[in-house]
Amino acid sequence: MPELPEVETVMRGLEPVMMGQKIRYADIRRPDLRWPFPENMSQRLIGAKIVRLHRRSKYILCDLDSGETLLIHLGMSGRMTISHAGNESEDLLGNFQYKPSIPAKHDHVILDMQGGARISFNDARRFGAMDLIDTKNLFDHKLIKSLGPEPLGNEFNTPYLYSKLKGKAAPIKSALLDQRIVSGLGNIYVCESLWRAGINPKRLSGKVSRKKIDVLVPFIRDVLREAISAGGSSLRDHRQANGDLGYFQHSFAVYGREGKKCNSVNCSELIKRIIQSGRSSFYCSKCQK
DNA sequence: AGGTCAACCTGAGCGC
DNA sequence: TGCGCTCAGGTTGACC
Repeated sequence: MPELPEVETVMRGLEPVMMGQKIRYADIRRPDLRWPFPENMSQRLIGAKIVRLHRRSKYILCDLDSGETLLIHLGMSGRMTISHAGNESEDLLGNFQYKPSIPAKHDHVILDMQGGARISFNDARRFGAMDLIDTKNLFDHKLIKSLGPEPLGNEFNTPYLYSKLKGKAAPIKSALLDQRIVSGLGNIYVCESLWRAGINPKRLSGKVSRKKIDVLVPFIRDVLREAISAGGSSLRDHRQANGDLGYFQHSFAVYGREGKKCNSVNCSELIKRIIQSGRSSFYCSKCQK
């Protein structure tokens, strides 16, 4: 599920239980996710205090007072769950005793915070990743350094996108999924943005007019901002319910709506689904040219 | 160089 | 109830 808005929502949910707090215990329950975890990850985490939480593209970054940054990627199925540890004890001298409870299936990393929150990284498909890197070299990290601009930032604008798409043979759909061009968009929000802008996903990048790009850029921002605020509200609901961060309801105009009627006011066309570079694209053939 | 595609995994949903 | 098939919000590395 996680594209930029979901990652942003998860990060905001982690903030109140992690910021300024020490990690009391880190339970690394398997050797790897997509890649092996870094050497001695749990020792390097235990005792460290979170001094900053931020996001770059779909990566959550936790800066620690040890000078290292914990990088988290949720992959396709990664989620974070917050619960109260509730099963540790502390003696009168302040010695912390960790008594593990039964973790949920696919809970791979569990962090117990000083304030009592237990943060579980759960990822059935294990496409997610974690790494620990020098904070000062963070932006040289191989997963970070070739990322394009943030779609909500100032660097992402019509002249920029136009110059990147100019002369490109790949369809616009694939170009917008390319994290080197713009970072943080995924399949859902690309489909939604293209529908709003009236651009057919099959249209070749180099053949999208500057005028259309001028329309597209603000729609990309709108779609992301709306999703972030929707996430914010459902985050509050979820936190009350079960602490699960990451999965919430959105209403989409085209994504997942194959065969249903186009949402556009005067359109009765049915939404189509095609496969582009191995992924589903949903669009209206009448509204998107 | 640029573009496409299989591969990495598990689980949900659907038709039979 | 179960089997087999398709699909899933991401990314990389191998291949044309």
